[in-house]
Amino acid sequence: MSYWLFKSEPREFGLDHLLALPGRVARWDGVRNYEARNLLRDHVQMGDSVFLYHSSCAQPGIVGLMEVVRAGYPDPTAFDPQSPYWDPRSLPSQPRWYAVDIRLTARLNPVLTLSQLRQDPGLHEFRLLRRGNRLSILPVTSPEWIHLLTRTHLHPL
DNA sequence: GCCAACGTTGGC
DNA sequence: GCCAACGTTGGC
Repeated sequence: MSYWLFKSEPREFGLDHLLALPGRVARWDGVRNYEARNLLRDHVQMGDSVFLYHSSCAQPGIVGLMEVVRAGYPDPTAFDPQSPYWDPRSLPSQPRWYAVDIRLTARLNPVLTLSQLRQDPGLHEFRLLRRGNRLSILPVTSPEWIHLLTRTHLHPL
């Protein structure tokens, strides 16, 4: 069992969108970065736990808890000319990009803000907080995960 | 393979 | 909107 943090921009797709979906299940697609792709394709497994992080918004931070319900498979949006994530270089016979399916299992109230994370001495090595970090699929170590859980107020859905 | 130009991310 | 950081592209 591994731990992850997935970033999203709430104006595009975030907690509110997930809450409105049947079963709160969604495909996590549109990831177009090779390091993140490798994690989705090779390492994110069914049953893994994931923090949902909102970026590029008024209050960046961890807002939800998700579980992986389907491991990596070729990202269908890459094959779809109508999709903003279309990539003609990705062929069904040789897929370039991958997606997973997730389910939102709890929300955080209050949100665990980026500012709080930065002030937490237990998280100095946390990759999310490294300068210039841009990876949208981030591994979280087991000690980091346990530490983060002690800082959250989870509300199961 | 190098590396400059360019595009994107994301906090502020 | 600004801008630092970093990934990607493409000429050579």
